[in-house]
Amino acid sequence: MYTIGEISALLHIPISTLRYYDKEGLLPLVNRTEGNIRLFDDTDIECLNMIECLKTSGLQLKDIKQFFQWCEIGDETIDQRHELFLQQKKKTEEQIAKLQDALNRINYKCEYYRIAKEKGSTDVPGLKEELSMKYLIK
Amino acid sequence: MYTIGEISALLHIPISTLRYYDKEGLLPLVNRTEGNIRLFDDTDIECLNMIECLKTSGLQLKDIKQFFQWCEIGDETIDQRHELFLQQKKKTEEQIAKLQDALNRINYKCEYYRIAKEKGSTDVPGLKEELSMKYLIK
DNA sequence: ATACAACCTAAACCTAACTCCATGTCAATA
DNA sequence: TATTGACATGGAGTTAGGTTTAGGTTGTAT
Repeated sequence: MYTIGEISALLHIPISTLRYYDKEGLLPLVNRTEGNIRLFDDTDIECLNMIECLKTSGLQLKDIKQFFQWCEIGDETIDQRHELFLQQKKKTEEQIAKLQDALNRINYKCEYYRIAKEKGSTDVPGLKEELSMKYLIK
Repeated sequence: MYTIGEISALLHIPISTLRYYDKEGLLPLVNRTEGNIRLFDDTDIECLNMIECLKTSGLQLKDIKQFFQWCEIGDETIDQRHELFLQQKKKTEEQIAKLQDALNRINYKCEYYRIAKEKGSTDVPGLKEELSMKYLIK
């Protein structure tokens, strides 16, 4: 069992964020001591890991909450949950592809500026033509 | 030459966003007609593509603006621009790795719910158990 | 017993990136 | 000439996801 401060240090999530998640209903099963202090256990940690995963994949907090509610309802929501993850799979793959595209452009820019640095100028024949922004972005 | 509406349709960027970018100084070289109507050309389109790329890689608009200002200053800012792209390269690679991690978990869940659907049940006692990775990874 | 650090809540505040609104101008068509 | 639709502006409003503040409570080390 962990206090909120221990969880914060362990998962590198600000205390204020943990309390915010709780308030928003994303941690519906966090226990409390008799003195009203939150006590997190290992399943709460897994819950937070899942929040992190779904947040990374682009899901909003309200939709993560919805997913947790489906879990609580039980087997009659299996279809919705399956559909949700299929959707997130697609969205995440698209997001990775988009980032890979951006990375390719950025890698080109790294090389461009490496050469520009050597020459002391961006005015390098051959590269300039290839540049997206001929006049402004050198 | 294109009007703001044509650019909006072409690049799938809302008109309000284009005007917002202009107001924020991200499109410093957009020409106007005598009647004050914006006229975009091909270099403005490239400029917007670069904004999209850098936004995807996680750069904020104010830093994109900074980059454009460095471009306008000239060769004395080559180092800053080089450093910026090296940094974005690192950030983007990290972001891709993080998304790939999330995708792996999501793929597990897809499989988990595919099987649950077949059986008609998730076969786990409660929410916390369902969320826990120990039930996810056999 | 008394510090004092860590916990609690409600509510105000914050930031980025838009988005909408009211009001007015421009340009092509009937 | 009059209508109409796309354009313009400044400024207010929105949304998501927190963060901070004020004021109070709990738990532990001396």
